[in-house]
Amino acid sequence: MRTTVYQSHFKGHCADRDLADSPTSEHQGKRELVKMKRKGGYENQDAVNRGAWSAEEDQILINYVHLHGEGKWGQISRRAGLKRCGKSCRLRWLNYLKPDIKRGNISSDEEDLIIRLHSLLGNRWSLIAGRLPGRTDNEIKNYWNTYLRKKVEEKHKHNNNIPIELRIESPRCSKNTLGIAMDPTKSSHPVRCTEVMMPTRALNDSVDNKSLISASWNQNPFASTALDDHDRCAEGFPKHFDISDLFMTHEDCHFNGYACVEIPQHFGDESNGLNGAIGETWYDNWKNDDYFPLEYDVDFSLFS
DNA sequence: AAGAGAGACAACCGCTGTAGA
DNA sequence: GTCTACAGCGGTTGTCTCTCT
Repeated sequence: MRTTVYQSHFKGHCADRDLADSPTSEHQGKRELVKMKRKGGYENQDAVNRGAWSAEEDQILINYVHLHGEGKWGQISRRAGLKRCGKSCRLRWLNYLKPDIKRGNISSDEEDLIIRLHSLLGNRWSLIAGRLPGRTDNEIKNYWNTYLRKKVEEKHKHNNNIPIELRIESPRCSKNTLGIAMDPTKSSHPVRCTEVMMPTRALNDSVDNKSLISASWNQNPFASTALDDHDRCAEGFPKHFDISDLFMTHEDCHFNGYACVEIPQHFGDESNGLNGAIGETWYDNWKNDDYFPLEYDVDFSLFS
């Protein structure tokens, strides 16, 4: 992995488009307030350096953190004479200067872990980074966007896997959108996941996936577990099972985050028998996977 | 050799959450 | 309850480097 410091000069954007045309003094005041807030307290943004950091700036920041510790980033310009906004300082320290940051290529083990965590957590890069010591969320995000995503998509295309659908609830969804299937990997917002729905092979064909799932929920929103729901599966309905079965070690825990797992297509083959495959082979293997031992897996308190 | 396009990644932006006044 | 400052997050952008034609 390269560690070149590029000489970049960012143009910046009109961050206050919504207020830019406001004619009143009230709006003017509000606009200035918003500007101040977004500038991180700088009264004159012209005095703030932007773009790539110089070695000298890095050293000032390092010295400052050694002296005063992390935090209070907004005070750095005043206390250390560094012409950078607080946000920029924080980012530079966390993503580049912090001593425990691991440099070098991401190993295949790390890559594997990122893929697994992403399928579990979605684009929650800070959580993913938290499980990879020395790696930053920015680094993982970049790595995913430039390399891993394509790799995973290519793999999925090749394997023709069937994604499990999720029954989700999100505090940011209005009530009438609750329960509508969505792809959690495309959202950055936390969702509460209460059930996993496993489409059968039939859903891959001409059937409208979402309407079938909605219908299924309406008819039987609290369906029994996958293991005793064989008939409905055979009819082409999604399978239900409580996601807590997958992650929980005790009843008090409630999974409240992302989950997006995939089942190889052959597990959905009617002749193979979805129930048996899930119950006896894949599910057990996945549950006992070294990467997700139950006692080490998701810190559920992070989601609540 | 030169230009175009893709890849890589540092750094930005806007937004949200939270603590304290 | 409201306001303010700040930290943190994920999405996006801009520029440099590499590779291909």
